[in-house]
Amino acid sequence: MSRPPLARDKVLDAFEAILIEEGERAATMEATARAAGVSKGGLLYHFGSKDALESALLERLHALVEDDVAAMAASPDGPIAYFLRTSVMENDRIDRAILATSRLAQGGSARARVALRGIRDQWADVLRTHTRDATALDLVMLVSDGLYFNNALEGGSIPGPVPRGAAMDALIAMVERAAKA
Amino acid sequence: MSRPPLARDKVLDAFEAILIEEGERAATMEATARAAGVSKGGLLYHFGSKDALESALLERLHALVEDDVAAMAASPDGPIAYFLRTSVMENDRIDRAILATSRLAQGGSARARVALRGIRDQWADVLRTHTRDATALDLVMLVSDGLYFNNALEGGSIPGPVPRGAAMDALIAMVERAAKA
DNA sequence: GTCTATACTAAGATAGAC
DNA sequence: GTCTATCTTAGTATAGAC
Repeated sequence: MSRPPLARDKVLDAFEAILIEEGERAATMEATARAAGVSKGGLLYHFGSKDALESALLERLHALVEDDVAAMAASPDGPIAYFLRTSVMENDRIDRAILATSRLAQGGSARARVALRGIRDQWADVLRTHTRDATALDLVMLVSDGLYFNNALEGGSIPGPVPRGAAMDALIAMVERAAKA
Repeated sequence: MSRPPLARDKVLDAFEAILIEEGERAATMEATARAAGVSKGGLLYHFGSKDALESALLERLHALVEDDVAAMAASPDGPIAYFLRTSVMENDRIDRAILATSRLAQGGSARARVALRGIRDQWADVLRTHTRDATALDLVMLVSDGLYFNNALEGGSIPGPVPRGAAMDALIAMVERAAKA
């Protein structure tokens, strides 16, 4: 792996940002190029098609998830707490990648949908041994999905009805009481 | 209220179906007209703009939600069980309307986003007196959001990782144990 | 490696025939 | 009330200059 070309990443960041803040419809090649400060032609040098742009976003997501799954498995306060706590959008890199991908999925991209499903399965695999039974695993996964869903509805940084701070701590405690192995 | 014009409803059903099955991107005026068996011009007689089409969908949703909220409040096995059970997509009219609206929301429609947020608030208002505390209400709402999120990721009828049948009964029991007032 | 210019396609919308 | 024809705008993509 050589050091990554900067312009490429800048374009990818811009694409991600537009997906998150303005939706899939607005994330056109032209808008992405403008936001990244390059021309349409310049963008197309780095990514030969819109499909290639999406593929690059998914690749970046997979790399981030790999790290996250490892961190979750090694978390000191347990995978359930780690998992739920990181399910509220903190606007860090993995959250943004997931949010952007779910915009693509909702926009109709089958590949994005499959990617999200696969990531969910990876998380579930880690949590399985830490939850009481299949029902408890369902509970934890669905609460996490719910947190992501609410984040996805909001623009990305607008505060929604998602519990934060002490409310989030209380929720985690309630879920752990019900689900922990 | 006079009897509803049939062609109008047929167009609205087609729009909804395309949103659900193919995503927001695919739900164009032309595709909607084709699916409804009318011409582009014919569609535009009923709905003067794409905006008008979306408005009609939201209006229909609001009417369906009004009925649903009443049914939830009057449900014999309690609002929590009713709420969670009806959060799994059964492909009935309200589920389809919500799913289509969430496609629009993810596509960038601020109006659709506000509508979904408002509906969520209506449900929460009914559930508030039936849940132990604010944390318990969060739990119930998030599990429901999670169920909808999974339904939204799938095409609408493709079975996802959402619990069904006995697994769903077990989940409802677990949530009620943790959250019921 | 990045830009301009442009071709091609499809979208939303209007006008007016039937 | 529904259709055909057409205008305008915007999206993806190509060719080729710099």
